Amino acid sequence: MSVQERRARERAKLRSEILSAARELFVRDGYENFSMRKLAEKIEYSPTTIYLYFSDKADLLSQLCEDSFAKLVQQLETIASLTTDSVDGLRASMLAYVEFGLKNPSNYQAIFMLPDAMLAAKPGRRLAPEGAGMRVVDCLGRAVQDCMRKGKLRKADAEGTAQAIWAALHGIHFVAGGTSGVSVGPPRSTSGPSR
Amino acid sequence: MSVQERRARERAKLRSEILSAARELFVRDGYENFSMRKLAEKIEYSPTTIYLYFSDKADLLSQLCEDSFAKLVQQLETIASLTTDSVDGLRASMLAYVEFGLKNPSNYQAIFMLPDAMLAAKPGRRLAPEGAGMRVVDCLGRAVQDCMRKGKLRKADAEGTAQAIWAALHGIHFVAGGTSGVSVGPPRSTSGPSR
DNA sequence: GTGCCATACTTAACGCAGTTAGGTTAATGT
DNA sequence: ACATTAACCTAACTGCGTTAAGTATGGCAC
Repeated sequence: MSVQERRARERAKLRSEILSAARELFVRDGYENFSMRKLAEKIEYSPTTIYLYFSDKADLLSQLCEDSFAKLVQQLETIASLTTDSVDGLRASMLAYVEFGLKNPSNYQAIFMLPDAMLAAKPGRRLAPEGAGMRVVDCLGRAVQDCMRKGKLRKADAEGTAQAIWAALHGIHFVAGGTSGVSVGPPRSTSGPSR
Repeated sequence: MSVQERRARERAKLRSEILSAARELFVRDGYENFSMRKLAEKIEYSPTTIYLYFSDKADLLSQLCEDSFAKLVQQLETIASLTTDSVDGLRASMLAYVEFGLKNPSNYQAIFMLPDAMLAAKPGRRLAPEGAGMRVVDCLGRAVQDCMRKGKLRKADAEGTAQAIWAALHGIHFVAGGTSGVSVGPPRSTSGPSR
């Protein structure tokens, strides 16, 4: 029995080495300069070895992004647990979201900006919306619900509101990431809380 | 002189044939299934011929998207010229923007969602923000200014507001294009105009 | 210890991609 | 009639994702 366990451990280890090398390459060079062959060279294995651990390129990248997003979810949940004021919590979550996108552009792009078919080449994959991406919206939804419960936000469909916020955040990320003048930062105090 | 003109005309004609064939392929099959060779086969020329008209794949796609966006700009300007009420005009523009994105997903993706490096592989290309994309924001900005002039919108930085709206629209497009429940349509009358 | 078998990994290859170099043809200007 | 030039093509290079088939290795039954 022990030998199987060791083998499984080694297998898992190499798998995660591949993933982390892939992340490094992907983040450094971006999607369009990432290739299985370069990854293979980096990990000093033959290209085909990767296919013993991932069914194809899309699968590998999906795993990568899922992992990345799990981190964001974790951050959001930490924020939620640390914050006392619900509005502050929502604000911090929103900020964390945009900052995450800006600090992990490759991963953000991979999850949210690449055409579906690129990541989910095979039918039924489609990780972004149903996987960790949705968990992010859930986090926002909880923050929104919190605000509504405390009367800080007009009561309405929380999930819809969360999606609207997410939409805005996604847009903000795009604009802020570009060359525009929109800046991302703590709320300026020139105007009181709206709505 | 006339012979040069004829040549130039023919040249321009083939160029636009290439572009329209490319658009067809690109819209039908999406970015990741588009290839210069397939395009060549469709137009019944050798692959290398395309390179006599476009410096590379990124160049070709840039032209394609620039054209597409010119159409959107045109639509937006028509709307602006037809509308009497400035708020209606802004609303119609916003709706037109999102609808354009939904009805031309491949082009929209190409311009706004693909990583920069894919379209602007060579330095100094970067069509999306500085080209037609920016003209779209200008359109929105004019609509916003109109609303502000008429007192329908709190007076503030018009361009900044336009960018914020654009950001939200971009996000809405993304969410609405996915599997979420957010719907795009004329404003529901359950709540009065906000702000 | 010997033979067996699964597992891990590799080499070689296929088909397709973007792109370039060099050659061919045909129309034009002289 | 001849030289030039533009338009276009064939052939090839490099790199890609992926598959098929092979080789070594290390644990196991006898």
